[in-house]
Amino acid sequence: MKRGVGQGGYSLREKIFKKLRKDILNGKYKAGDSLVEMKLAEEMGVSRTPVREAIRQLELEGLVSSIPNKGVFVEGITRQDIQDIYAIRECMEGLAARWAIERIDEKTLKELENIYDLMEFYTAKGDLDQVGELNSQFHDIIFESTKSKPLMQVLSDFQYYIENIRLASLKAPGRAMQSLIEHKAIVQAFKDRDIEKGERVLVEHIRNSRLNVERMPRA
Amino acid sequence: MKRGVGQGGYSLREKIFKKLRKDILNGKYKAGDSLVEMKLAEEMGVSRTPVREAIRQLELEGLVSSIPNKGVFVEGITRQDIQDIYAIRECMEGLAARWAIERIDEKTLKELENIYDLMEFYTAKGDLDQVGELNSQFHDIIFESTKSKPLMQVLSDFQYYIENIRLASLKAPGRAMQSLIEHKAIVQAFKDRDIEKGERVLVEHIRNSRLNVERMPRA
DNA sequence: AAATTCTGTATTGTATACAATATAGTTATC
DNA sequence: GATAACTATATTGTATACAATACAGAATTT
Repeated sequence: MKRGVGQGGYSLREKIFKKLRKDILNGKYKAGDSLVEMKLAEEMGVSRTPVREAIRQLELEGLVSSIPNKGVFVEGITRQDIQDIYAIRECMEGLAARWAIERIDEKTLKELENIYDLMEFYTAKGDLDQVGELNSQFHDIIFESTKSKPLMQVLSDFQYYIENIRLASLKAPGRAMQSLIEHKAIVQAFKDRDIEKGERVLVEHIRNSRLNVERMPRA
Repeated sequence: MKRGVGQGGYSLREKIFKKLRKDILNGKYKAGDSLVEMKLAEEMGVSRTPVREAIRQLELEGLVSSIPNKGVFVEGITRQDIQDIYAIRECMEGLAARWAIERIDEKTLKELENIYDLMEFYTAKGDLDQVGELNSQFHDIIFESTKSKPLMQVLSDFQYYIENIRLASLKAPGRAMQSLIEHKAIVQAFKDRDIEKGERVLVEHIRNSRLNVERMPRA
């Protein structure tokens, strides 16, 4: 079977959704740009149907807005949005820490430690892209450990929104090492099942990340 | 033009989305039920296309999950989800209060006061459904006043998820009056532009709402 | 009887065809 | 020349047609 969007993953719709979302978040499509179904479909070598469905999902996420019979326009996310997201995370990750420490099982805890070890390794090696990827996994594991669908959904989405800027900010001088230390403290609190400490260090980690991002030069 | 889902609103897809979401939240479709596109389309007198698009959106919201080539199954929201949502709101509405008080304009403030007055009126009258509707509007205005897209999106969705139970809990003896008093304190803090007090009373209001819901008999 | 293959059916996934709407440009009218 | 009505085009909205897949149950083989 030949496909125009690339193999792997599953339905066309899903692949298209992810591709468009990525392209909006990394700036290929800028705020105000119009997305024409037919044009996108041709570019990707598919029909309008899966493109439409992907767009409907982007619409729900607020990444595009659609004016009936007129067109779909990119909303994107602004620098202000990113700051807001950090502020929201700062208050929600405290909850996440609490719930995760209460509910995480030994196997997942080991996984978390393992990811931390890899972060250590790749930080020493200087492969920050890899560290960024591990960073996402690290926090995703915490989200999932909360066993809370509402919390997971919000935080996972937000984490994806800010992935690019987060990756860039990891490259600020000294930040990678500082971030590593913070993750170490988080892992330790989880191993000790110390809820109060876990809340504190995780929130502090988010705050430091936010401050680091705010110090960054505007893209 | 004749339409099968009822006039008003806009596109079929949007109406179908709202209808399905409502039916999931009020329990017409229970967790585990399968949603068959063709069946829904026939019931509503439309084609599969808009139904599919609505389902894709529900999927993104996590209200249904879809297994490729097999079917779409209702996830619904559990009692645990609702408790989690209250916990999340409890920490996020502090932020909301802060940002809203900083950014709300006089006109919107007046609107908020106006809604409060109406709540007072309908509470006295005993029309709790009306009070519930005003309650939603009251909090939506606060969300919008934050001018924060990420915060608005999360809190508006969550507010809708718990609307039914919130309405039911308003009917607990004494709760309506207590809720009214809490809203009065919120309005006052907004008028005084007293951020600290606003945070405190709004968070307290959410906590009381949560406690009230937790005391409710299980549906 | 157990295991395997086949086949039919239900359902979704994708493509295409047709309808409705918005907009811009053009022509007609004053 | 300004304004209004018309027309053409671009785009989305909806419906239908066709393809792929999953699954259950029958037929077949061992």
